[in-house]
Amino acid sequence: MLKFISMNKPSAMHSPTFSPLYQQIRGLITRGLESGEWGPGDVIPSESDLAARFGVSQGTVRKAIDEMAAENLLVRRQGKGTFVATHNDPRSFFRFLRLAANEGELKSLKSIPLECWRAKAGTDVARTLALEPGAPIIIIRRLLRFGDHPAVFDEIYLPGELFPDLTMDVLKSGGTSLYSLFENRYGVRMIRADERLRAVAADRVSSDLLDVAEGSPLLLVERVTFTYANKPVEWRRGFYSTHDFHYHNELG
Amino acid sequence: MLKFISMNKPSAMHSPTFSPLYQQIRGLITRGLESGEWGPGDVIPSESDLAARFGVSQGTVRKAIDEMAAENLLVRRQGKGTFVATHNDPRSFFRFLRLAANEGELKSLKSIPLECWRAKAGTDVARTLALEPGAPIIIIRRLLRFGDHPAVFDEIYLPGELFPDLTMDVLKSGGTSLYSLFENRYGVRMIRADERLRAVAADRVSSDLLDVAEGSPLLLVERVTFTYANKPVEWRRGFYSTHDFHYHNELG
DNA sequence: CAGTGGTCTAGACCACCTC
DNA sequence: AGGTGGTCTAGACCACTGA
Repeated sequence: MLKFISMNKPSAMHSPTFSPLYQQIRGLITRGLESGEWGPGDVIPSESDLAARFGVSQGTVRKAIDEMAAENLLVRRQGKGTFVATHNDPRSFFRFLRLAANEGELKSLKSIPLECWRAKAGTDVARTLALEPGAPIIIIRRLLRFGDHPAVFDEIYLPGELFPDLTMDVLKSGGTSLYSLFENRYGVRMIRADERLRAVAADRVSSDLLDVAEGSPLLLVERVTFTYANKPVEWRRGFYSTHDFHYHNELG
Repeated sequence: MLKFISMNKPSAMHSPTFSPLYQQIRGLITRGLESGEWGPGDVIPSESDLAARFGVSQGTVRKAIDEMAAENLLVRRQGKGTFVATHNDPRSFFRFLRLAANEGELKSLKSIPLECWRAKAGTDVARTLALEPGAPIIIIRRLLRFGDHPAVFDEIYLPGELFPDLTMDVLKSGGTSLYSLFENRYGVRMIRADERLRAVAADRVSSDLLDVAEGSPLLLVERVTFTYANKPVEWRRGFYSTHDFHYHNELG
């Protein structure tokens, strides 16, 4: 228990593996999240418990948790405890869906699964998801509707091993949030994503589904989503109809 | 000097205007930034100086500065001091230009001003920039090129009062970063922006400038940029050619 | 060398939640 | 009443910078 503390003594300060104590604590907490010791929605031990367990002061644990809370890995609630972040919380829903209505509010979001089948990874998918070419994958097509308007047509690629029994029936019973489903049923929690946005002309399939003319401009959003340890676990191509909606982004 | 501290005593804890000490310190530092007491690139006083000045502990000042550094208002540099953030720093350049090459690196960015004239605000611009309709505004058109490829065609609306002598000549001598120019010459520092992204068909002007076919899909980025105190000071419509480039966004 | 931010500690008191 | 996170303090020592 005291091993890593000694690395913080002056004699070890110049070690190539040196990092501040609170970063090491952060690593230990992260390991608990990865291993499933504390699952999404769970309370983690109190600051003083963790301080005692790791043999550091409460302030050091606090700084570690502060960082993780700032990155949406943990959620602090005064008087109750610190919780593992979860996609079941509807408040954090639009963190991964930056869609807004041009006027008024978005309402009555509906996710409509269209297809779901298993296949073998081609070179592109394999590279993106860090799989072997030919590894089993799952392909999902689905439509997002807001009220009467179709908004997004998604094509989603998942590593087959992580989602054993995922089928159309599961998707249909899964509610509106895929990430919620992934988390609850397969223990795969999405924590970060990289998106690339382009404007493209609607092909036949997209234009039919989104109710626009073939060739009209669509916003193409390519997303790679990562779970703990920067492991890619989803590749997604979304065609956004931006006549009534837009992609909202804040630069700070 | 001790006035606001007394608000933190138990007797004042339930005051409707109560806020933590470090938030009040943050407000005081922010006021120094707004008033120009410390300009972009300047060092602000050390933590212990500020602690003495405001009559609080160094840790409280530290927490205030930590927050402001997390929001890119200040930049800490160990051993040197804490500095007011500036757009002159090339490292923070792509914070407001989320453009990346589909393959390889972006290189040799060039900003080419095309037009610059003064006009009176219509209702849309007036509403967006919180001006009276008819107030003086400046309209700029410019092209961004990366190497041999035209990348972005921007149309920019500014409140005329804040940029007294802004002309084509000034723009031509201003370097590649507009925000750098605004900061250095007019003391207007951009700190935050809201963007709305859509896909649109290229009109005649855009297609000519961006060297694409008329009607081909372009990424339209509408941006409202704010300075201190959430004051809007720029409205911008950018047409992005996304054949060789894409808009990059990280979701955390 | 002195001054700056960075880390770590120990302890006090507060606000919030639950029992 | 007892536990949680939230705020604030005081002090120690370290790492980095520049004169």
